[in-house]
Amino acid sequence: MNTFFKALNDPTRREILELLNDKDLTAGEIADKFEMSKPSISHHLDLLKQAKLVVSIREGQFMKYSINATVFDGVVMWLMQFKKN
Amino acid sequence: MNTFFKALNDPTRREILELLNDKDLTAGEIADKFEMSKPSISHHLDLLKQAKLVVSIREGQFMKYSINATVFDGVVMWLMQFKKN
DNA sequence: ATAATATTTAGATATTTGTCTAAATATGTA
DNA sequence: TACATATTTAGACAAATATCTAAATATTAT
Repeated sequence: MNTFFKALNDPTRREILELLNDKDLTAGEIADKFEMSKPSISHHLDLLKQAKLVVSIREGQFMKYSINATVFDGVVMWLMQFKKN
Repeated sequence: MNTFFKALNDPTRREILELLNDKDLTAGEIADKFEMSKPSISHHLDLLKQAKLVVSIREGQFMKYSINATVFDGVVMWLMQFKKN
């Protein structure tokens, strides 16, 4: 739960998730969407990976990132407990 | 979305939410559940209030805190977009 | 083997965050 | 009014975080 909310607690990382929800992207393609250095984006991707919100596989020189949808279940559950009815 | 994830990104604050989900509590009653100074708890309660996750009303000398369940809807929605099917 | 491209790692730095103690404010009671 | 209790505000400080540049690593192509 900790790594999850930590990962989500940043607008850049949430935006990365939204991009990846549309389609898989390489680290470089992701970086191109932001006005931020590649190392910074790499760091954000690392935090998302630690939270298991994304996974990456190497494709030649590129690293392809994709969403790991299954992880959201647990958190949605946790949040639902607070909903009325 | 920002204040929400910021508020959730702390184990103490998440635990406060779980306590309040059970029943309304005063600031002092909440503080008693933690090994932490009252001012620190007060600060956590403030962040939860900023995120509108809780509301508080004065009852005499006491401040009674309760969960604001409606706010969870938006975030659950946001998270659901990432779920397959 | 060398060079080019893609990405990550390392180290530095400013900002934000969580915690504390001391002081201030608000309410209730003798 | 004066005192006791409940809570918040203010200010300080250490730890965590987001960002950068420079350097290292991995892969591909000449």
